[in-house]
Amino acid sequence: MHSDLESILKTAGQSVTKPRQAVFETLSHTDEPLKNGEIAKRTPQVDRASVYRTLELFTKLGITTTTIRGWTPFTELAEPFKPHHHHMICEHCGSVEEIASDTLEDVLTLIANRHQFILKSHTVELSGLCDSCSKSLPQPVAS
Amino acid sequence: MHSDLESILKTAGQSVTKPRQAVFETLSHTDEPLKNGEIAKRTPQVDRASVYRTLELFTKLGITTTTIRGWTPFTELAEPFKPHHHHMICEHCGSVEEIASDTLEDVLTLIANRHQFILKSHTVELSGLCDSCSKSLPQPVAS
DNA sequence: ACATAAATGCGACGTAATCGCATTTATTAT
DNA sequence: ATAATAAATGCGATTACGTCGCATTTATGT
Repeated sequence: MHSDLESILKTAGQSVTKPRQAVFETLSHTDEPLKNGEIAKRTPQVDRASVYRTLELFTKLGITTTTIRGWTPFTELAEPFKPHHHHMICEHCGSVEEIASDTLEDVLTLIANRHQFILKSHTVELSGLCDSCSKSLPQPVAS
Repeated sequence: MHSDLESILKTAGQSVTKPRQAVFETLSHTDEPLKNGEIAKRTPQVDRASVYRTLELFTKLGITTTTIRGWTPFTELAEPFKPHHHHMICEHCGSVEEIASDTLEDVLTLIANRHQFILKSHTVELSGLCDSCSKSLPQPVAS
């Protein structure tokens, strides 16, 4: 199996180029999803248009996944570079916790099967209050 | 319990204004998620900036939910105006199927609980091939 | 090393989204 | 009802986002 960028690109019949490696590097250097623009900023040696084209390719190849927060897309590495996971985002402090659950995955597979749907990918985002914020915040007043 | 826009806004200490009602009307008149810009176009009597501010408020109050497709955010009414659901999107024909599953909801609640996380909202998006597309498309060649 | 196809950088463009501020509107108390 | 005041809107300007066509550069396979 391929497990590095080069083999994935080659397997897909795509060229291994410096810009693509640079974007990949940028993504590797962080553990949080980044705004697309932020990825571009952190990869100044690569033109913005190329960053977008690369990100589009990466997503198509499953190298990255994109999720939304507010109205802004955030992109991060996907499997096999990061274990499969989803996000739990605190509305108050903005912290992002990664979650993984086989049960969850099973349920999603089941739902897809039930609809004759061939599941290629999926995203799950939970939003609420993290442990510490829920403790430090005053309770909502019941009237 | 409140079940209409007016009571939700009032309960939240927000003003009931014509622009907000207009945006809400626009959202009510469709059953598919719309691009934010499209919502603005369909609500020409309201300034674009106000549409965005309204959408931001609506999302904070849980009146609407926003999901991403490609890199573009789509917004639609949430509960109680639409029954709680998620999306299954065909990569090939772009069709959107709504899905709902108590089991799925239970699993998400469990995961949140396990992390002491107070779950306020969540999104789930499945991507792949719908039944008809998977039948009409040629099978990928195994090499 | 060379030919060729593919990807990049660049510049320009159209759209999306945000901001500050004067004006208008909704709300609350009188 | 009406007036006071706090909030939301519209407007114009501005910034950021994302896309496109095309000349140039780079990777690839022979």
